[in-house]
Amino acid sequence: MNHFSIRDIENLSGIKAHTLRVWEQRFNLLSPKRKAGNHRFYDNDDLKYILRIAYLYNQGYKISRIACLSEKEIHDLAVDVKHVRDNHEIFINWLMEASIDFEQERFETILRTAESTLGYEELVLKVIFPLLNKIGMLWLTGRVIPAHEHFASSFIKNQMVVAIDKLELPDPGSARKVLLFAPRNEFHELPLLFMWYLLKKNRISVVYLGINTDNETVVRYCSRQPVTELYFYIITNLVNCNMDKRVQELAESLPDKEIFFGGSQVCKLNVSPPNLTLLKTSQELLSFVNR
DNA sequence: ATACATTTTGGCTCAAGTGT
DNA sequence: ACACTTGAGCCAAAATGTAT
Repeated sequence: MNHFSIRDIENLSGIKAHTLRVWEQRFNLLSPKRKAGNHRFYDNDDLKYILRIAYLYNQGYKISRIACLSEKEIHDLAVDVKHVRDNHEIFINWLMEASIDFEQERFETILRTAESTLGYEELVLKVIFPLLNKIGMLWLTGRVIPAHEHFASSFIKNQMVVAIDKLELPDPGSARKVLLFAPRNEFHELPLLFMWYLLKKNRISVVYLGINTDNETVVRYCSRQPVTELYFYIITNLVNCNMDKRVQELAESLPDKEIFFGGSQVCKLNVSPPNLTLLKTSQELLSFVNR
């Protein structure tokens, strides 16, 4: 059993901590246990229960109505399949519940169902990335529950590698050859794999250097192989890693290459070398893939 | 539309917890 | 010991919903 603080619950459920306290006080919706210092803490079952409530709440159920329902009624309503069409929320919720309890088989089954309903790209963009956001791979705030993140992302990674493998080989006449990497201390691989997937789907040639790659490795590769562009991203908050300097140096050592930089940390960059393009939105990202 | 009730959010202070 | 962060609990204000 894990212990979650009210802040964790806020991040995972999207319900403000303040609101959670009010619900608890007014509707007896939850009864978290208390630590020595009277701080609330929640266990797995509490979290799942809150996720269901949050789901119903987001579906438009009034909190006062939800409060009148029994735990079982809430559960039955929340997993009711007739909500499913055209909404990804329920898949995210199901996957959350499965990963909270580390239920591998259920997790995989839900992924497959979601993929057959939505198709692969929708699955990644609308379900997997939001899911990872919630579980802890928080691109921005960086609040993590490592075991859950690892659990979810390793399955998804495998699935993504398989998906990439199934795609047709790149067009041999393709003018573009994109080098993909994530810099030193960036260990999140999924966005990089997904970029690989998108490029390969467009039959663009890709060189995949992977995560945690030094500038020197990148430069050395570029000096020997004909690469037309580079793409890298940072989503981890690399506070003490001198991101500006490293990006600047990379751009200066490869003045004749176009370099594209994505990920949530883009907005924190303070340098702007001429050959560097920032990809801040998913539209910009897609236009990079399709250019 | 207006008045009214419900629900959520923000501000504030104090206490507890955490890191140096 | 110190500063800093986080949560509790209270009240007020804002936002949202409902009935007339």
